[in-house]
Amino acid sequence: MFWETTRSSALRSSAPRCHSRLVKTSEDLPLHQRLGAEFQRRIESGEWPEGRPVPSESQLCAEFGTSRGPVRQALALLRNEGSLVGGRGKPPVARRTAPSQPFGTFLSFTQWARTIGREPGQSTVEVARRRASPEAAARLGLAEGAPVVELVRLRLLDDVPAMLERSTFIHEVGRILFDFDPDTGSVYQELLRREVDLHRARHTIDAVAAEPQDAELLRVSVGDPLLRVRRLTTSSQGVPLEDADDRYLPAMATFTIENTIEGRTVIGRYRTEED
Amino acid sequence: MFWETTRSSALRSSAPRCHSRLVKTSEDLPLHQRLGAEFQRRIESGEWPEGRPVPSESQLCAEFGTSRGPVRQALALLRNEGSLVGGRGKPPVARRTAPSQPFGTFLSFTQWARTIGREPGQSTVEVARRRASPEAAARLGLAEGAPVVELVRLRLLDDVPAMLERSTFIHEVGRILFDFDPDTGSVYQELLRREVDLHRARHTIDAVAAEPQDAELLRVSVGDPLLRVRRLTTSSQGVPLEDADDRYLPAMATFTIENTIEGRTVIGRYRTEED
DNA sequence: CGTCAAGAGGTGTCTATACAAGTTACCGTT
DNA sequence: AACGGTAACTTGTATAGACACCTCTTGACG
Repeated sequence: MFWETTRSSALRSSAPRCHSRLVKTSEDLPLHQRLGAEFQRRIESGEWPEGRPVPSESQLCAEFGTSRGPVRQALALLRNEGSLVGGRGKPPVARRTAPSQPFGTFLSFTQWARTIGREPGQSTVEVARRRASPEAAARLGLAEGAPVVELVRLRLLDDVPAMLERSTFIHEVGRILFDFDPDTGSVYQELLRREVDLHRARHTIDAVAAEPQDAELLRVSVGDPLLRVRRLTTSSQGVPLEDADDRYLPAMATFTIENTIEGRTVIGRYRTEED
Repeated sequence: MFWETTRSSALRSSAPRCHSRLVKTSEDLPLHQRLGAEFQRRIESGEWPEGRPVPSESQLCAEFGTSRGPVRQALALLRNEGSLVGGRGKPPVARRTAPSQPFGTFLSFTQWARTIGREPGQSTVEVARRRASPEAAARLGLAEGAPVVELVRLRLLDDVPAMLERSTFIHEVGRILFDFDPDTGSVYQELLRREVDLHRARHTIDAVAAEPQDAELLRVSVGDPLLRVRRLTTSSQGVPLEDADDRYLPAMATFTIENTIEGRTVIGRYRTEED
């Protein structure tokens, strides 16, 4: 393990770090991050059982041969993630928690499907360059009639219709789609590969009745309830890039929000369990 | 302001804190928390303009007469909330961000209604002590047939039906409701007042078709889409306390999830805007 | 006029120390 | 046996100093 490299206290600060630009291995991560990763591993592996107090800070300092600073920084990391609770006087207690789904998993249907162990699929209904509707223009911050690219896809989970996606991209982003077959894979990954600055997404969730096109493609009746997620994706500078309207079959996907009184929030999108 | 109390460097650690048990004023908060609050105030008030670098750590140390530790701890707090971005070499930059809705606002219909400037109301359909159904027992971790308290309330926003709430409490918590008129105010606040350890809530969101009782009370047609939020509230020890099924009129409320590539997540519940 | 090098100043990281405040266990007294 | 106080240990908080690495400016040199 990484800390077993012999490090005498005298060498620690004077050790040459000059080569750190050449090789960027995990050995070069700051100490507190390595400690944090190790602690997390111990919690996940059950080496530090859930509900039991973890070793005291001074024990950890002794074990890894560091001062309290890095150890406390590492513990603070876990505490932030909710993996560690308690304090002041008594040693904190480990708790395994469901990690919040990362940005990509939450944004990309393809990535999401894979994380829940399903095979994603899609059939493109249309890709079109047209002028922005007043509503889309307003949400994207464009002038009415500005060129946009609209993409309508039926998304499948294990070849069963699960969601109907209607995306409107600003032209600068959307034109990438004309060089790309949206049936083959993840639009999201392709945009990232082309270095589109997807940075923030705002999801607004409500319920709507299936309209004729929804009903036909999702194979339900007109008026059946659908779970709608409207998504506005913006760049790190706050420029809107995509405005989407995703309609899920409620039997196929649910969204979860978990929050605690301390302010920790975990979000997820899951396949609806049959119950 | 708090730091203008004259504190000579020599006095700082030897200053008597013995009275801190008697009076628990904001003056007694740890230094880094006071600093964090002050920094946040400066960002919100525009004293530290958005997008502009904030003063350097050494300047802040000089201003408040502290060492770097508390200053860095305070900045880390803001960084965690996303109010501060950047670093390493150049001073970090302030950014105003929408705060995530606190736990109480997200859990309590009454608190939520007030934060959006509406008047909450409710009419209780029934409060009953009965035996747990198999589904509720499973979710609450009880034996089938264990006693529970069921509460069904129609929730109003400005006297208009907005949501139908069906809650199942474990008996230990639910019996409090028999001493309380659920028409008068917030059950949630009452439970907190009685020191019930409401700590975590897991919300699962999907869409359902209105059933006959839903339709009658919410004044819609059978089969109309409703936004359903199933909520499992647990104590800090993980003991399930409440299992609820809330059905919103989609025209009255939406949920939002905002997340960024860095992992910051902000959740909210909002009144549906008429558009 | 462009380019590169040096330097100044910034944050990130780590060490060492000290004390305050909460928790727990133990032990003596009642 | 029940109670209460103390002592040891724990985490929380704060200080001080050191160095690595990054960024930006400045100035000398070609």
